[in-house]
Amino acid sequence: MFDFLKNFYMSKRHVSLKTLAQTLNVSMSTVSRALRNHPDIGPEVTRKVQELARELQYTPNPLAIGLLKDRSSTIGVIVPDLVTYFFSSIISGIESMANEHGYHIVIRCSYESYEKEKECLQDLLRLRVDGIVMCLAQETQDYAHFDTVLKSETPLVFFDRVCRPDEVATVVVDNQEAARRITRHFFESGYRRIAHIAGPAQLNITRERIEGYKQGLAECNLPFDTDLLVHCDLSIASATAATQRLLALSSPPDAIFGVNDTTAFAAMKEIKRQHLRIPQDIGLVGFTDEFHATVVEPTLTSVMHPTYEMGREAALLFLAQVDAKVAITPSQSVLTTQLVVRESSSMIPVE
Amino acid sequence: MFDFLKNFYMSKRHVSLKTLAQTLNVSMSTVSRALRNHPDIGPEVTRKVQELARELQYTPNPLAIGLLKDRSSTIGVIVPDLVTYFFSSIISGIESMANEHGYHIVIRCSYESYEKEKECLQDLLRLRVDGIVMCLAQETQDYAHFDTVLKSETPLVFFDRVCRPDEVATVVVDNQEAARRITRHFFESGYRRIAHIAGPAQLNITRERIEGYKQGLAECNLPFDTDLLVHCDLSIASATAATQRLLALSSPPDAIFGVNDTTAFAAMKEIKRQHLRIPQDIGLVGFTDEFHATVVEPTLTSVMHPTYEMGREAALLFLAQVDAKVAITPSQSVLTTQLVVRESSSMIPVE
DNA sequence: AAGCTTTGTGCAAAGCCTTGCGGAAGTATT
DNA sequence: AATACTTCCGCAAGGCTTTGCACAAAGCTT
Repeated sequence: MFDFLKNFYMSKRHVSLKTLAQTLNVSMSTVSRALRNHPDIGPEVTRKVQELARELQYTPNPLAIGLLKDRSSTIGVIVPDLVTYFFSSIISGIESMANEHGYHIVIRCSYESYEKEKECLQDLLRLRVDGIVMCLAQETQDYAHFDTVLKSETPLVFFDRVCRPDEVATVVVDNQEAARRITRHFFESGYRRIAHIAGPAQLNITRERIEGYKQGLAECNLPFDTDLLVHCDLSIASATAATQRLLALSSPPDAIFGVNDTTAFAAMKEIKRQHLRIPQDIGLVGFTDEFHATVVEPTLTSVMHPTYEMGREAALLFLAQVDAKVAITPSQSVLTTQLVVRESSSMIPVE
Repeated sequence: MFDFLKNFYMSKRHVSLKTLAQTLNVSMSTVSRALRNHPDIGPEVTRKVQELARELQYTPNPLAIGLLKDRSSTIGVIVPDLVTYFFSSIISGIESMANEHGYHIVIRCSYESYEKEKECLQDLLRLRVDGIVMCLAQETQDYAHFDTVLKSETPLVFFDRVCRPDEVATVVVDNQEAARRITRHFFESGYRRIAHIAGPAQLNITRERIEGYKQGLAECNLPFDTDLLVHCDLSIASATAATQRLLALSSPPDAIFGVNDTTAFAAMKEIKRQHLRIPQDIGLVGFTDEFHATVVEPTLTSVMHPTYEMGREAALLFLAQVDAKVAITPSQSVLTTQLVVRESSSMIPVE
C-alpha cells in the first residue's frame, strides 16, 4: 500500500516519528500515542499509523529515548583480558542475561593494568552506561577510582576479584571451601607434602585460596610449611619459575595445587621436563577448569567454575540495583564450585 | 573555588551544559563554544567556563551528540560464539582498534543460529550502531537479511566466514594457500594418504580449504581420493565420527588435516583411543593455532591465524567506510597465515 | 559626532521522543 | 436550545548539544 513511500523514505538513514507524522498528516504526538495503543487515539488512526510504521520499519531512536529517560540501556563490562576462556565465558553469561532484559553490553579491556582500568571506567561513565560489571585488574591495589562511580550512583558489580564489598555488589566463588577440598582430596589420595602456587597477594582470590589451603592442611593434621607456599603473578613464566623453586627444595612436594589452570599447565610442563611422572611422583590440581583441562595429558583435576552462571549472576545483581528505586545494601553472591577429579591427582588412574 | 557548588551539582546524576550556563549566568551556547576554545568567546569567560567544567567534571552527553550528528560512536559486533579463543581474540583486536578511534563496541552472540543472527542484526540496527563487524553463523545459508543493512548504508564488515563479497568488505586468511601448504608439508614429511576433515559445505572457509587441499595433492602428484574427504559440522562429536569413518576405511589415511583445531583435537583423541601413534602411524595438522595446540601431547602442528590482527583489520575496514564520504567498493583483505610445525606431523620429533 | 568594523554573546532551530494540558468537534442530557 | 460530557488530537516543553545568524557594545575612522 505504501510502497511508493517506502522507496522514498528508505533513502533517508532512519525513519522517525516525524516522517510518519508528515506522511499521514497528523502530529508527532498522535503517532507516538497510536504506536503504543493509547486509548486517546481513534482506532482508524491507530491502525493507519501502525501499518505505516510496519511498512517503513520504524523503530524508535534509542538515543532520543536515552536522552529523555536519562538511561542508555547499556551495561559497561570491563575485563582484565578478553581472550582467556574464564573471562570470555563470563562475558557470554553477562551478554545473555543482559539481552534478556533489553540491555546491550559494551566491552572494555583493562589488560590487567591499573591505569587502563581507570581509563575504561571513565570512558564508560562518559558514555552514560546504566551500570558497570567488572573484574579488577591484577595491578589494581588502590580503589579510590571507584568513588566517582559510587557517587554518580551508577550500579556497580564486581565478579571474581573484588574490593570494597560493603559498598559494591559482588559475585565470587567459594574459594576457601574449594581450596580446602583440594587439599583434603590430595590427602585422601595419599599425598603428604602438598604445595600451593598462589597468585598475587593483593587479590582476594589469592588470600581466600591460601586460607582454604591452610584450613585443609590443619584438618588433615599436616603441618603448614612456608617453603611449600610460593607466589606467582599468573603469567606462564612466573608459574614455571615457581614450580622450579618447589621442585628444587631439599624436601620437594609430592603434590601441587595451582591457583588457576594456567599456572597448573605451566607446572605440568615443568614437571614433565624434569622427567617426573604425574600423578605418581607429583599430584597436580588446577582451578577454573578451562577446556584445556580435558585435553592435556594427563588430564587435569580442577575446580569447575560456573563461569557462565557467574556472568549471569553478575548481570542479575546489576538488574537488582536498577530495579531497586532506593539505594539498597549491595548483595554478595557466592557460587559453589565442584572439584572434578581427573588423572593428574589420582594414584589410581581414572577412566 | 567552586567547592560549594560541586557538592550541590554532584547530587545530580550528570552535569550538563545547562548546569554550567546557569551557574555562570551565561548562555549554553557560550559555554559550548568556550569549551572548544572558539575564538568568538572572550579569554576571561573561556577560562572561567573551562575551570568550572573541570571542577564539576563535565563531559558532554554522547546521547545528545549522537542525536545531533546521527551517529552513536558504536560498532556492533556479532560472533557465532563468544567463548572460543578464535573469536575472543578477534574481538580483542576489534576492541583495541575501535577504542583507538573513539568507538565503543557492543557485542552480540548468534550462537551459530541463523534466526539469532537475524535478531542480533535487527537489534543492533535499532540501536543505531555506526557499523557492524561480524562473522556469519554456521547455520546461515540465506543472505537476504543483509539487504536491510546495506540499504541503511550502515558499514558492514565480515571476517573469516563471508558472503556477498562484492557488496560487503571482508577480512579472510589465505585459506587455500594454507591448505595447499599443509598438504605439501605432509607429503614432504613422507605421508602419502592424506585425508581432510572439512567443515560445513556452505562456508567459504570450507570450500577454500578443500580447494587448497586438492591443489596440494595435485602438485605432489597424489590422486584425489573422495574417501579421504569427509565433512563435519565443527562439533567435537561430529569430528570424532568423521575420524572414525576415516580410520575404518579399508585403506585408511596416514595423515589427517582438520579444518580447525577443535576438529584436530577430537581426531587426536580418537586416534589415541584406537592406540595409533601420532605422528608415526598418523600425521595430524590443525588450523587456527589455539593456545591448546602447544599443550596437547603430541603438540599439534597448526596454521597460525593472526586473529588479533584480523580483528584490527576488520575494524579498520569499518573505519575506512566511515571516512569515505562517498560509497566505495568494499575492499577485500586477505591476511597471510603461517604453518607452525610441531610434533604431530613430523616423523622426526621436533624440539 | 556619525558611521563602520570588531568583539563577544545570545536566540533559536534541529535532531527524536514522551506527556501534561488545552481545545475542537461531536454526542447526549435536561 | 443550551449545557455537559466524550472522543480525539495538537501544542509545547523538556532532555542535551551544536551552530548559523542576529544583535549589542565598544572601538575606530573620517
